[in-house]
Amino acid sequence: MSEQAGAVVPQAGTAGAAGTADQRREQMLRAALEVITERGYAETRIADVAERAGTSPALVIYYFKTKDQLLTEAIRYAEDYWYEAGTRRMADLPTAAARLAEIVSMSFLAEEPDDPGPDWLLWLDLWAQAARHSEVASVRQKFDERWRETIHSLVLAGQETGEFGPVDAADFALVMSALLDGLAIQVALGDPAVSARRAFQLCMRFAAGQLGFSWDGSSPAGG
Amino acid sequence: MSEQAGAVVPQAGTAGAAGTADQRREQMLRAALEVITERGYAETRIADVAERAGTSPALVIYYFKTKDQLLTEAIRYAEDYWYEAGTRRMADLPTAAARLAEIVSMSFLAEEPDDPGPDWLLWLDLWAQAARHSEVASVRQKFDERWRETIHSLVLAGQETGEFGPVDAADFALVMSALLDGLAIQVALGDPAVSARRAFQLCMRFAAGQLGFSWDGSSPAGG
Amino acid sequence: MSEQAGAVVPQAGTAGAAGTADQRREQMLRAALEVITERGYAETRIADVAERAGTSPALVIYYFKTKDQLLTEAIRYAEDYWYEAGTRRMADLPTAAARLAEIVSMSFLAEEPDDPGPDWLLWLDLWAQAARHSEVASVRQKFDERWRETIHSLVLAGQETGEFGPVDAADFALVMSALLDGLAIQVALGDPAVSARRAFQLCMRFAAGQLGFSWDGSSPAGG
Amino acid sequence: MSEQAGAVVPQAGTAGAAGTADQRREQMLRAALEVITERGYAETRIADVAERAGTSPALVIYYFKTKDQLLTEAIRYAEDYWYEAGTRRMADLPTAAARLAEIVSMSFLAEEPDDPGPDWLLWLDLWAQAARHSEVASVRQKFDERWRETIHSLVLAGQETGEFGPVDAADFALVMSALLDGLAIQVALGDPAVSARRAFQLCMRFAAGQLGFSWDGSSPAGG
DNA sequence: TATGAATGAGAGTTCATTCAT
DNA sequence: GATGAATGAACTCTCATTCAT
Repeated sequence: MSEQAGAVVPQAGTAGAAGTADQRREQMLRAALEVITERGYAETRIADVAERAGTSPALVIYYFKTKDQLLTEAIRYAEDYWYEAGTRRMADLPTAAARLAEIVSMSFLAEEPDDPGPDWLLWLDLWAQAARHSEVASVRQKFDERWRETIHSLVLAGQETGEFGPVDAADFALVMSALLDGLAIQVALGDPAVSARRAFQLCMRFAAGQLGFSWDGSSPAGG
Repeated sequence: MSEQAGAVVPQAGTAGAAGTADQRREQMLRAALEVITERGYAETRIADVAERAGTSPALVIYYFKTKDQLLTEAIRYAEDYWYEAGTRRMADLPTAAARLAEIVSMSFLAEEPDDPGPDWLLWLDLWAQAARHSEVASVRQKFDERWRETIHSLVLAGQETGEFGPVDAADFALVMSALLDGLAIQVALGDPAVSARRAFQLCMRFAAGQLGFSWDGSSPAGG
Repeated sequence: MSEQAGAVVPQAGTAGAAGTADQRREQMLRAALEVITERGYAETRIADVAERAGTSPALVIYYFKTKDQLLTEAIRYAEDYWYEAGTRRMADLPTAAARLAEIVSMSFLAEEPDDPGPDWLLWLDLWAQAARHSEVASVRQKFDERWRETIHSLVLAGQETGEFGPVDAADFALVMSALLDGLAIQVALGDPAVSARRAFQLCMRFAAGQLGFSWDGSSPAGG
Repeated sequence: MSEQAGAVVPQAGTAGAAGTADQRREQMLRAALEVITERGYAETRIADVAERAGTSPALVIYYFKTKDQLLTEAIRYAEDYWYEAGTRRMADLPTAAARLAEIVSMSFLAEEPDDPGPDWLLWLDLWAQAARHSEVASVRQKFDERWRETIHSLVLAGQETGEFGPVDAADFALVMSALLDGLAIQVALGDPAVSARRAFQLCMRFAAGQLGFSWDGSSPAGG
């Protein structure tokens, strides 16, 4: 995570000469995520993934048995990756407000100048697929639950320390995550009305208002 | 609109024996929307649309020249339809708060028992497509602008009459529409944590809090 | 013929508002020839011909019943046209040698600066079609007979007047027309080794040598 | 060449159970040539070629990526094959006149009774295609250059030994090859006025006259 | 484990032709 | 006579998947 902030998709090309079977699998999953992000879920061909991973289509099938399984596993992989990155980044932050800011920041902002930022495009595809693909749907739902739960307990923690005021933590988690998603759509699609920075600030202002903490408008990376 | 509340997709099968060329076109567009909603944008085959519209694939091409054009036009059609439905439904409502409630209601609630409610699934697909399909992207963006503008001027009107307090109308419009989108995702994907009713109420509570109007928790259809 | 020398394809666009059925037919035939020349026989679509003739595909079929008939008639039309042009141009020339030079000239040279010259491309297509299309084959063969016969009697006439020496007129006609065809292929395909002028001169030199007349190297248009 | 005289198209069906990928390719090229010769270039379907080669259309595409490439390569293959056959057959002949007779013979005559003779039909199609298909055009032109060059140097050689008189070798090569083409058209299309034998003799008589060697009227196969 | 070769099941699109008006 | 609408029959090309090696 040091070189690529909150990016959903870890790099694929790095691997080299395969190594263990598990490494091969992961390499293919990363390749799949890259291709999905670039081309879109439905336009992702096994041949593309194979090429990206430096192998043959037949081997991809050999590992994943079917295209559907490849893509579903790739999505699971991305979500685990993202969730883990989130908890890791919040780990050492002292206040609940800082941890919340970190989450919001992760959603919109790149950590370093050349970082492309989180790949919401993958999420857009994921939602569309979840609508008709029950396997994807359940993966997505579990992820969202975990995510809301993270916010939920973060709020409870903040309330215990007195940082946050007495709001319904569950409602807040739901609204907050919806707001993140909704703004992320605009940011991901490059809507000129919604820059990543503005999305970040609107989210934080909303949270500050609801939870009753003061926030100076700065992003965590800055100061 | 009397029989099908805020549904994005009007029925296709109803038409009967074609009639004008324009009617044929519209029939095909409706058929396309139905199929997109059911199968997803990428899985929509010309043959499906043709069958749904009761014609042959060749005729669909005859009218739309290419699959891409068919789907793009279908999306444009749906958005115009939905926007028009929104403005029509707000037309006769006396207060700004009532008009806002109508918009939120349209987004989540079916008006009558057998109404399937708005087809957010179409929107999920649209977002995913907009990411890589510039034509779709521009259609989507224009629609979102119109939509935020609607909310924007609704707020300004409410502020003039004293119904609403002094918030930044543009910021509110942006956050409000993002919230609608974000919650709609959960509702559309059938997340058990977010029923349509709950989404409606969370939205309204948020709006009431921000704009400073009192809201008794009722939906416009009920009372 | 005043403005377009030996061109195989007369213009189509000129006609205007149809007029009699016969005019319509001819207009379509001319349009067909244009399209065949441009696109090639096999790539000629009824729709192209219709558009060129300013009508609808359905009307073309109405007149010719089938695509095949249209194209076959078009070819017959072109050959008649070309044959007629040839005899007309030879009509008033005093000597057999001049008439021969006129024929050769017709095959390669444009008469006026902006004249594209004869459309051998049509002939290339015709040969290819004749190979598998008996109707076309018989049209072609009759044309070639007439053409060789023309040369044949031209030679006999020249021999009677003492202009030409005693060669076998039939053999000469055959070889001469083959030479015209063979060189025309190169000219038509733009082979850099064979300009229209060079083809003309090689032909004339051959004829002069065989028939024993003297020829100063000039083309009939020049002097 | 012992079993199939000057035939442009080598057999396809013979191959058997594929073998190397290269063999497969060649098998397909031969199949393509057969089909082009029978049906014509434009009427050649990938499915026909596949069936002839005993495989599936998909495999043909697998090897040649596109129909166009298949056909273009097939033509290149045929020309190389023919050119090579020509030089091979001339190799051991003692006199320039004999070599010339061999070339002319190759163009018209079958070597053995059941030999179909050279497939000029393929050439007719090739010319028609070359007119609008630049790739084909350049293949054809290079072939023609090689061919004329062959005749050219053959003449020079004959002049050096004193067999041939002092004509312009380049002009002769051009006229001679044009004559071959022109007569071949008639022969290929089965014109009753031009049998293969007559075409052969006319060509040889022309050459003998121009180059000043004596020729007894026999064909090389006969004596 | 790894892959090139092979294929079947479509998909979109074209086009001659028909038909109702 | 003239045409827009309609269609069925192809045709090329794609792609997930299988198989022999």
